[in-house]
Amino acid sequence: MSNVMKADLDRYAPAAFGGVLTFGGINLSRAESSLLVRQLGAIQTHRPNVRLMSEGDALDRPRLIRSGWACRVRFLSDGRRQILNYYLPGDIMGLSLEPDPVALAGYASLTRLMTMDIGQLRTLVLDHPDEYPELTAACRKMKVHEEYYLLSQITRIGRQKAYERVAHLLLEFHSRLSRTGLTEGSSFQLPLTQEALADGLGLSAVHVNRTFKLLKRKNLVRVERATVTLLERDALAEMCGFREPDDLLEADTTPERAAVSF
Amino acid sequence: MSNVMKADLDRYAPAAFGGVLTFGGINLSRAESSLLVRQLGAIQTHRPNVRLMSEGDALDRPRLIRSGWACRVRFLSDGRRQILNYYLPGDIMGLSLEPDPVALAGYASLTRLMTMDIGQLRTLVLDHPDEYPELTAACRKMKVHEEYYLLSQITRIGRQKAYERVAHLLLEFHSRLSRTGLTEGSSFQLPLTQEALADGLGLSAVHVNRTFKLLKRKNLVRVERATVTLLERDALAEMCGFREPDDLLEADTTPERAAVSF
DNA sequence: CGAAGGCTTGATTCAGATCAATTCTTGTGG
DNA sequence: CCACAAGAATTGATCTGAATCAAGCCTTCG
Repeated sequence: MSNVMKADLDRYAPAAFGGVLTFGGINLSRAESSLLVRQLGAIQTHRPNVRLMSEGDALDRPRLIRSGWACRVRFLSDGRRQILNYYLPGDIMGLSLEPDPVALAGYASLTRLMTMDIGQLRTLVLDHPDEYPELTAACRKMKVHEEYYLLSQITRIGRQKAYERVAHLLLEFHSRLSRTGLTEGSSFQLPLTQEALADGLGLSAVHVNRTFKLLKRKNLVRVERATVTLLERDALAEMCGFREPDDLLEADTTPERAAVSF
Repeated sequence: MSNVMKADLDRYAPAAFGGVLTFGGINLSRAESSLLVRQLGAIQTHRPNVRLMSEGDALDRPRLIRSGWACRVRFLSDGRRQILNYYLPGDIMGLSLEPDPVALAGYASLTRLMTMDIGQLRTLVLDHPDEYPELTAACRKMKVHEEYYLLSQITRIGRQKAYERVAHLLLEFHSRLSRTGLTEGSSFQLPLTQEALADGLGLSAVHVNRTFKLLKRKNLVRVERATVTLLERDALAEMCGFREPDDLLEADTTPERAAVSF
């Protein structure tokens, strides 16, 4: 058991939370990273496909994901499920810097999950943002990224073809995991079932399967077990219009932007 | 000309900004409402289908919509357009309470639009939230509503049928407009083209047309000119699972929630 | 080893897209 | 005030991407 937990750690969150930290894509100073570590609560584990929070719950206890994947989700009355966004290792579920935040959707685990309570951090950043500038910036950056991905999710589902959706989502996963050191070159572990992908992509599980087959046949991706490899990353990104959020956020320098955007 | 502008005002924002204000669904005290009014910049008008801001632009000048409708939007390289969310009279485009916010998508007008610069308000609330509690609460509430509707948008597009999507969006419009006093009973003015609806709903314009026809035939809605009337509002809401955001946000009192949510 | 869940594949259906007119509105200039 | 042009809405015909249904086959894990 403790053995399995160790394996999870190694697999999904190797060194990222060890010494000096990268947090939300921001490198923390020694001072703030040790502060962060001190705020972390005990590790909790959750089984796959478990409800963690419900719509309307108070978001006073954000949780940092050590390992495993989770999501926000809404259900229709007949059981149809829509996954709104995914949470990957290093993400914080239910992060909000408002006074009395409320969950706007359900939170659920998609795999076995290890999380740490990070409510202390929330309080810290909420009450004294100026004293912890890096942590504050990191939290804000995470929120902005979350919204960026929500907008991507809408575009994917609303106007892209199945093969574009899958490619786009895989690129997003790769990009996000690489920030936490969870990629190896263009490969990463994708621990989701095809059904969990389908419910995020607005497709049926069967069609996700066929779409993977298509992408494999075209030598754009390789999938073996849970390992996904993006062959031709640039071609993929071109094909589905994928863009890194940081291309926008760090674009202080470019008044002349690409003609594609609006 | 000035005549047309007056007509617009009467049509889309009659009394809401006149005396003591309701702002973001919050009733302002006399003090804060007059403060708000003093912060408002001059009225600007914009033609329909005009780009107001581009991805990556600094969001330092949020604009309050006096009349007309707008949206956030992303384009794919081949011209496909996805509308991410709509902005209605009384909404603020580009509201962010972060230090250096950036537009995560393009902003565009969908109709003739009248807006007022509200950057002063942003600064006020950003720097001294405690001195203007109502305005601060209102801004926050607007942000939360915006995210709530983004999540609804995902569920609509990802997992609902065309007729559910249309019904759900109409209910959202009605609910939002009623907060600004822009409904008459179950009727409201919908100044969008079917194409603008289609690009928000992830459908083709032709299919939006047919879906309206279906809803009319079933006596669920009536459409004449730009006026939409929701007959059978409860039946519609039931059919598409529409819920008011405030049902969640003000649910402090209900630890036992409906079984539908998650 | 066996059961259950997940993956894969084939056959069929269907919701919604696309293409192509036609008609209706609306705003404009004379 | 009227005529007209441009943009919307509407409708029909056809096509297609993705859903659904139904097996069978792998994995995984107790």
